[in-house]
Amino acid sequence: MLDDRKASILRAVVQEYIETAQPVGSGRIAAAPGVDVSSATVRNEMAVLESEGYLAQPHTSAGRVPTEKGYRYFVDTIGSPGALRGEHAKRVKEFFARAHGELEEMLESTSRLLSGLTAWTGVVVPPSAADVAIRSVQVVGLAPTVALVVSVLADATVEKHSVELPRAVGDERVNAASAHLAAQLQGTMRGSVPADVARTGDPDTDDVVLQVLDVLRRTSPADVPDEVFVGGASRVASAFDAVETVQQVLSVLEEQLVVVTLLKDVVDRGLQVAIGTETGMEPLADAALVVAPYTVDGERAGSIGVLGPARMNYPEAMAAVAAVSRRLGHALTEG
Amino acid sequence: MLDDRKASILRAVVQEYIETAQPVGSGRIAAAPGVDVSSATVRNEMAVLESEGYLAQPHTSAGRVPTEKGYRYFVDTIGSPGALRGEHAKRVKEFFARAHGELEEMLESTSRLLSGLTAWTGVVVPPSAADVAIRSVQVVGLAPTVALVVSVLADATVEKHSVELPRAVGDERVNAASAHLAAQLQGTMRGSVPADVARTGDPDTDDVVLQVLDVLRRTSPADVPDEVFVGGASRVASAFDAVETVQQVLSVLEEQLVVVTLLKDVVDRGLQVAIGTETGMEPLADAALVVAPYTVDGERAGSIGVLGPARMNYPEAMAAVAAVSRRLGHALTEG
DNA sequence: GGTTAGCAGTCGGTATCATCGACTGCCAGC
DNA sequence: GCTGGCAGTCGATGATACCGACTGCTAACC
Repeated sequence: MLDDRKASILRAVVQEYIETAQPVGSGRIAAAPGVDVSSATVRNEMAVLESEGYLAQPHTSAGRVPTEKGYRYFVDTIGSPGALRGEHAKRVKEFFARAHGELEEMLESTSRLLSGLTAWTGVVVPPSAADVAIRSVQVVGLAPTVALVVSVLADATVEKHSVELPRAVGDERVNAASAHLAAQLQGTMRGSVPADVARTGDPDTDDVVLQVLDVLRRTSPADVPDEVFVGGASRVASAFDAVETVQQVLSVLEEQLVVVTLLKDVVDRGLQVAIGTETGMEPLADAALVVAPYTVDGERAGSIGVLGPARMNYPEAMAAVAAVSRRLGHALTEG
Repeated sequence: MLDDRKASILRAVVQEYIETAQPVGSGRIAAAPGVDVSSATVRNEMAVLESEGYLAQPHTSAGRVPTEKGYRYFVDTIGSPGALRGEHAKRVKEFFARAHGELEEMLESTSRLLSGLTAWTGVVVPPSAADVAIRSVQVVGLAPTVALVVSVLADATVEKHSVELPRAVGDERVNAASAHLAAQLQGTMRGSVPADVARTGDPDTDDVVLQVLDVLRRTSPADVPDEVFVGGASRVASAFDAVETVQQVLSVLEEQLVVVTLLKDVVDRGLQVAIGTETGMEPLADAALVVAPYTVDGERAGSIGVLGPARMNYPEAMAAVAAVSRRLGHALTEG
């Protein structure tokens, strides 16, 4: 563990570096509030902090820069989560007061809100539909051997899947299957669609029914939704100096599935913040991710996050993510 | 008009610059195939081309760079659309041979295909649903005063809108309204939903019916869909040198509506290519857009495009966009 | 013993300067 | 009208020196 003085020096270095993005020297730290020793003492302490891996020196005659371990210590010793700044709190409040309409739209703008609050990129993973009740199922014929099964779930989401029919069965059979399925599946949990239901008696109709059940079961455990809303991706351009880093981070953001599993992994590990290699993704070595799950009706539904450079303002980002996740949960619970 | 020699010199400059991204000098052009004069003559011609605005000089002792006008001339004088390179043609062919499943998924991967073919960013605007027949309408109650109207259109797309009900009318009324609407609207064009239909006789049910019709009419002329698929946005990072340009272009791509209207505008002006300020968007001053509409069942449905730097390989990009738009139209017509 | 002032030393950043090389424009000769 | 050749321009590159912001270390101080 670090003694008080080392800790406050380390904290001062991190804060200063986050602000200026420049290596910080002992003089600057000695002048910082909360550090009441001379620059010489600071130098001695910084040398120790470096040897212990909290700080690094780009070159001999430069100031110090926090390492991943340094950021980690900083984040771990942020006492209270910290409240959102007044102006930001107001924006969040107003956003959710005004929030309405389609789920997707709302999540999309939530990702923009996160981006706006932090100056980095906002990410929103939609509620997982793992155990939501089915409100309605409908099968619509589109072509002789193609139909579309549309299911409405209790959380107001709509799923659709196309189904290849074994042969041209005719509209009336499709409609019969649709009505039958609607009756049989209403109220069923999406994650527990049965492999078989009561037969209608007509073999052709039953064929359609079975085909649809098969599709629903195969696509069922949507515990990892493949969709994710990314807001403010353009901020990545100003987050990193190296063009290749920008490109790599953008590439990561383009892979929906990767982003979803990334957030899920981090949340599952119980982290609020993943710094650099902690993300487990090589292209994010210079980045950091602040995440929070949100709950709907008391259950973990999805997660949100902010992706920025490792030198991001953690207290602010964590406050923003916490506030938005709480409010988002509420908004979705009511609706 | 430019005489033959000036034209071939200009073309050589553009081609060379596209390849190297470096100002090109007279010596290089004199060595180019198709130009059989000395560098001195080339110099004289280039001076004229510059005074006429086709070329520009970054500084006195540098080579020439094409201006917007220069690129425009180059594009306008590309004779044949040019066939896709063998390897690329194969990729396109295989992609559409394998294409299947949901429309959205397919359009999404089409945008990636475009990006892969050109090394820049691919954009796909989905088919406009302006005059597509309604295959099915269903109203599902979600909460006492909230329902979701889900309509399946003939092009396999699904629309959903939430509806505020005037008061809690009960599930049976909602279901009655749903059945009634399904019967009344099936086969109607999405763009011509009537303001009123035959009444059911039950006032509460009729209220729901009218409310739904209202929502469908208000959201109806979806001739400008607000969704667009962007593939390979990370390529923007390597397309421009200036970080601010990268950021600005990414910002444009984040605004779905802006991108849709941009493509639409360009196509409506009858252009295949919009260079720099021709796009009408200030942040795209250094960019160029290659577009093509695609047709489904013989009618203009949507458009696709490639967004890259002004110094992009136009013949290749135009060939790619043309091939993909044709194939995409076919794929959507069959399905 | 811990702290501090002071000092020597390191090293990147910036400015200066000369050189180099890739251009151009122009002119005289073919 | 084309071309070879030449003088001139100017950015890019590299050497050099200098400055300034650091550091680590040591000796003195409390």
